[in-house]
Amino acid sequence: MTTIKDIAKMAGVSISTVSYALNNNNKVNVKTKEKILKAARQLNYQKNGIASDLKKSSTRTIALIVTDLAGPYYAELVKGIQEVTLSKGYDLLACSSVGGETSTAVKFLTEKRVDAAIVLAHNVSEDVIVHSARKQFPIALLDRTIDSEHVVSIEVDNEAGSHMAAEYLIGQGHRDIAYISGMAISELMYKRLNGFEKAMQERGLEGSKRLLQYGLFNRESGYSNTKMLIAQGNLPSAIMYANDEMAIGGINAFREHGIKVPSDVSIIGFDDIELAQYVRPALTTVMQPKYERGALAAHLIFQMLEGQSIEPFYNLPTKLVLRNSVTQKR
Amino acid sequence: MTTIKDIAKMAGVSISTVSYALNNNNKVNVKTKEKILKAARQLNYQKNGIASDLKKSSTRTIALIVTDLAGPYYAELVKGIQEVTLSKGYDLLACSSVGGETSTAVKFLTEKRVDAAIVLAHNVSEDVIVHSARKQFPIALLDRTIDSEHVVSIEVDNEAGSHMAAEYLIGQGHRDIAYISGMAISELMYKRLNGFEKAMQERGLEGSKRLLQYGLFNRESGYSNTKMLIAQGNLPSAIMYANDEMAIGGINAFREHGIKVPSDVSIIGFDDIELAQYVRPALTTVMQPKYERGALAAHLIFQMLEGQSIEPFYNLPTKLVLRNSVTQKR
DNA sequence: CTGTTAGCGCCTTCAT
DNA sequence: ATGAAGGCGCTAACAG
Repeated sequence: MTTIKDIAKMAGVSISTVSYALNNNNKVNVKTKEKILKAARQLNYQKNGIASDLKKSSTRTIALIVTDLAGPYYAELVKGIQEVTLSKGYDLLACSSVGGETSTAVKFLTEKRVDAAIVLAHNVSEDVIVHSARKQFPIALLDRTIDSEHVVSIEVDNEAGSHMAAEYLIGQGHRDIAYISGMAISELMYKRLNGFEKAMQERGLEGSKRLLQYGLFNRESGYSNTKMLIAQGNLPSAIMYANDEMAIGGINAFREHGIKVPSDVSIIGFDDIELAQYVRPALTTVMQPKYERGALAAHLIFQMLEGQSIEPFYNLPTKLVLRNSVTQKR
Repeated sequence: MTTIKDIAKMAGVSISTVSYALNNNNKVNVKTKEKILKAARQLNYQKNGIASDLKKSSTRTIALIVTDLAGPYYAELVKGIQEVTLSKGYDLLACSSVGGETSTAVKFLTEKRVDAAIVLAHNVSEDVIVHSARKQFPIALLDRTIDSEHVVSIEVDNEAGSHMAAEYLIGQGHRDIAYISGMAISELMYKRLNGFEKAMQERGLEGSKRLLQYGLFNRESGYSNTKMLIAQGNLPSAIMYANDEMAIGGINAFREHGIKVPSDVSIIGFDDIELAQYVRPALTTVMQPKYERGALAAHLIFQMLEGQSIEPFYNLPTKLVLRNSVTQKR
């Protein structure tokens, strides 16, 4: 790890000047500062937040303590992570990336406050990840794939899952199928769309597919996209949603309009979140192995920490979960 | 804050010996060690984990980075906390207390790794909390009440909420009412039970009440408790559950037995978790102001951090949310 | 078995 | 505007 000492040496100034420059103290001469910042960049300097905290006797962080990090949402996933982390005698901390580049998450990635990270937050830039990962700081990615040293990606086969779902719909006699998604900012959502498109193409159904892609991947967005579809009249016979949350929003929209799922429209989701089995009709969806994914991520982190070389890329299979939101097209 | 230096002085040994003793190095003479541990206890010593991490260049902790800490479960609550924390320029970290006294949570409470804590984990002992709270380390409690310096409790009026629910059931004509709960380990659950009992008493219905209290407060336990009730034959006309999770478990149990809710039994929950509106029948329940509670907790933390003196005890009101799991008793 | 000592990396007062 | 130097609190050789 490079420290301010290294920077000082490289820039030919004293440690304290470096500290001042890095902390935006305006006492420092502009030219000197530039020189220092350049050196810092070249050496890929990352502040040691622990040392800084120690010196300042303050962390400026609040702990939220809960019985179990594994609340329903990421529930299974976090459970997998938590169990192996605990068994290795490590602590597990959750922090969020709201706030973007100034978020707690980025701080933790870049300031050596932890020994490794598992990332499931698409709003953390690839740049930060690539620059943070080191031998002593491996990173496991659960929301994208990056080919870089000391980074593993544990993906789910989104494309195949989506393809399978589309195949299923087609097999049930559906031809006019809509795909409702948010704006495909994330790789994973892009792959889901791809799987769908491929399946349609293979069956020569390209012309009959319809796409709706606006906004986010949440329930609200699923709801409003579906409303738009309804407003256009001429409903498709089936709809694939980019994820369960959106599909549930869609179900709500249909209910409001007195449109029956699945007798009027069939619906299929993706993820198999907990709610999926509780909504009415229970949601047919593509399940991903959540617990296994979490546990695998944690295991890989430890293998990397121990210096073992590992496969940098994993792709876990999905499974179709048949419930009541899809019916055969007569 | 007391440091190993203070202990060394008090015990009349060198700091390294203190360090050895505290870290269970068996090199240290038993008598010396005892002396040191006693001094540590007297001075209420708490290790500075940051210093230790700095020295060891290792934190033994993994960060789990998520887009937003506010997943559904604590969703609203965490959202409230997150927003005010962020606006103050502080970081927010979630850690769990699985592992009891050796958990990450306790470590964070006792090792000055953070500047304050918000606790929502009944398995963290009162002792730890009382000993950790200081002027420079205030603690907000969301799951219990402790009367101690630098500790605030932000409660919800569980007793009144429960009382209101029972009143409502009675008002709907129910007389034979069962209360299903886990083992009342936590204060809050005890209060809920109390509210129910009081309402029954006031209406002279004490004799007709039935209690079932085993196990935990989760869905599984609600399910099995309900099964037991069913097995006994002679169903009550209404059931109050200690929380929504248990009530949902109950609904599942009834469905399996072909018992109709609410026409055969009325059911009421507590909390108004997200799922409550999605289960069928939608769950009538007692809502607590989650977001407000979170935001208030965070605000109070900052006021304490700024040295303001505050009311040490808050009690937020609940509200009955009428849905479809309760019907009038003919 | 216990003490002395040299840092971990950074910040900050004081002097220049 | 820059540098020297003294810690923050703890650990871990090393020496005794």
